[in-house]
Amino acid sequence: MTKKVREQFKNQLKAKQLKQTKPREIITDEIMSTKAGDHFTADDLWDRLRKKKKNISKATVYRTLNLLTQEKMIEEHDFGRGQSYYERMVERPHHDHIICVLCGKISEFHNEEIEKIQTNIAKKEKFTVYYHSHKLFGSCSKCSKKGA
Amino acid sequence: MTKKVREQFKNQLKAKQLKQTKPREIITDEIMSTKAGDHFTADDLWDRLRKKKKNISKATVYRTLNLLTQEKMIEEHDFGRGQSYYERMVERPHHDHIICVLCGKISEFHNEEIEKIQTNIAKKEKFTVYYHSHKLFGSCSKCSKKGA
DNA sequence: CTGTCTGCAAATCTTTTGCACCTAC
DNA sequence: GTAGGTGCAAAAGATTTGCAGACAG
Repeated sequence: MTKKVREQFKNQLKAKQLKQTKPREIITDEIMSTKAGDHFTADDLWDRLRKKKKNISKATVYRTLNLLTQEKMIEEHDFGRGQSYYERMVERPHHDHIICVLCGKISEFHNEEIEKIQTNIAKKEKFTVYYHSHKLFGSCSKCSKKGA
Repeated sequence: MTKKVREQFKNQLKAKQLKQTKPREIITDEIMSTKAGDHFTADDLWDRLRKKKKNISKATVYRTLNLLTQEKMIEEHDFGRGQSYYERMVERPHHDHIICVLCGKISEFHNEEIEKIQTNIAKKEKFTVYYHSHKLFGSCSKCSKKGA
């Protein structure tokens, strides 16, 4: 996969006259090798790279994350924890999130019916949806048991 | 309304052995007098109070907003603008938001069908939903016209 | 009285930015 | 060669916190 992704990214950069650099390549590779559904912060990523002796400044990590978000290769999520979480979107279908506020566990859901209704709501208002965010916050089954 | 709300708040404080103070009363009154659907930041509120010669420190404004959020008298929203927006929830039914990322206009929607599906999704996972957030980001009809 | 609040200023924390140097194209 | 990228350290901006004095119950 990585090879294909790298090619894709390279083309996207070229199309916008942006440069393909070592840091960008390293960061992209690292992110694309995360497993599906992995949510990480800028700091997580920076730390992972540091541990692999890839010393890239935090500023560049942030700049590249913003770039990748624009390119829609990753998505930025706010799980209400005061910092952004990112998730690889290449080869991943869109989905929404269920967040346990007790243990932090995140699961996903996707429902065509909801999406359809959503589209109709927007249409009625002549509103063009660029993206949406749908999150359920609460307690997962494990934590509910513990608390009971 | 304000009188009833003040009474309610007073009781909620009493139940938790918290004190009913001047600043809390002033802030609560100010918020409860906002019109339905008004979204304001901590800074907005602080500024409004300052203009009315009610000098309350920003720290207290933040502390009281957190308190009121806990008491479910207001709701905190993240519209992706780097700061929290608050909204009076007393005498307001639950609703979700549509946010124009161009002009900042916020409208509301509520759909029973979506809520029902949501509940079923959570039930299937044995997840207890405390609260949810459902937002559509995009361009409102006015802005879409301008851009076209 | 005494446990809470408040105001103030300082601290915190994440993210962004200015700038000098570097490098891809 | 030059526009764009990087690293560093500083700045920014929202929110929280420590502490001393004030106050509600």
